[in-house]
Amino acid sequence: MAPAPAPAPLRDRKRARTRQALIDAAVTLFDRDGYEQTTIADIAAAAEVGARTFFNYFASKEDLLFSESDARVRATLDAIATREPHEAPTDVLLRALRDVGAVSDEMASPQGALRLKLGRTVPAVRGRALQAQLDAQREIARQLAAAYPDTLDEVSAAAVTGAFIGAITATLQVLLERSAEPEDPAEFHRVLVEATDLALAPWAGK
Amino acid sequence: MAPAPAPAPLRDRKRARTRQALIDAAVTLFDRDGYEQTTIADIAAAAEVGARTFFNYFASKEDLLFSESDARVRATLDAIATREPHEAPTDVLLRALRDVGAVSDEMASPQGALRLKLGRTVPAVRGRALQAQLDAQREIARQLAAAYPDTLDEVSAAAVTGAFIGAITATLQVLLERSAEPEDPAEFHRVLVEATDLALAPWAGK
DNA sequence: CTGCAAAAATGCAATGACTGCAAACTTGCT
DNA sequence: AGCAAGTTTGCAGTCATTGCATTTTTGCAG
Repeated sequence: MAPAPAPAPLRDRKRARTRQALIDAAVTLFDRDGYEQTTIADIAAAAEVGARTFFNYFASKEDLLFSESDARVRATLDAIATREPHEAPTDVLLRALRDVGAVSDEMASPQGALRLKLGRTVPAVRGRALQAQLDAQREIARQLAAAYPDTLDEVSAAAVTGAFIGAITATLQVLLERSAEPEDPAEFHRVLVEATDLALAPWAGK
Repeated sequence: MAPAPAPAPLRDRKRARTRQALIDAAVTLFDRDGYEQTTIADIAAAAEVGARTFFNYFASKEDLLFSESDARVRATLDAIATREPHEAPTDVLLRALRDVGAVSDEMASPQGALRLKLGRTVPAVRGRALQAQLDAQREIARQLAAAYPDTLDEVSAAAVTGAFIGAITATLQVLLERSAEPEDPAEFHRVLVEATDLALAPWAGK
């Protein structure tokens, strides 16, 4: 039996380091030169690996930006998992909305902030982001349906989840349209929750 | 003064014909060989124009699929324009939902049906479709806000519209997941409206 | 009819994402 | 030390998309 060390398969450590180097290089370059102006060759060079190697880590340029699982999705799934016995489905979602700190979270990491910015300006990134969102939404709907087997079938769960996330997305879009660079993330989040909350109010307790 | 003919600037007629030829060629080939297997050179060849010419008509391969303005969006804007004096915003949207015949319409033209299919299978197309939807949504929200200057500000209008379209999209997604090829479009539409209606019910009269 | 200028169609060359393939390297373990 | 699985690269090729320069077409005036 091995003593106890085994901190990490060693080989994997290196892999993780390269991966992160690519992400860091990309984020830096995207930020400095712009997404479209940055070529994959540039990124690989900055990360000190061969260009071909990039594709050993990410399937495409966009993919790199969406490689970490979204914290907001995790938080929402968490909210569902820890629901109160008598809490209604929509209330769970409303609670998640308030807890999650949608944008704040996004703004936290440089990657998140950049993703938000590129999502507004680069079509390819926006498309990818929307796809990721739709997938996350489906996953949330599944968990919601599973949590309320007696009340919600898959279709209803999807519809409700879609309504919630759709409202949030649309609101976020308009708010971002107004002030591209929210000066105060906390305040921004407050406004977002307030507006969305209001729009979704008819659902409280449903 | 010219008698009265001038049915169309003649030159434009030809342009329209070429455009349509490209669309037809593309739809046929996409359907026969698959979207990714069909190259722009193939499409141009089938339409009997030079490959470079393709880009005189469409900015990209995806664009060709989304070149006609969406009938559903037009119908929704119409529903808003023709609202009853005392009809609530959400009721207008609910009415539009019932009238529009979301999928039925889509299934009507070969282009629409193909778009629906490709939207489920080709990432690039899906991304483009979602972007188009978000844009349409914003436009609808604008008109809605304009129609209810006293009740809705831009943010609320966006939130409500987002919730509606989000619910419809999510429902549609699940239904399509179940039966890739709806045998009966009419029945399919009925189920879609019913499910979405139910999910959006809390909003009636709001 | 004729000629001209705008509009459209093309051809060519170049950039850059992405893929398949095979050779050269590393690492993990015996 | 020595092999096998896991990685990194280089290379060549396909394809979308673009900029530029040239050749056709078409609409209209003279």
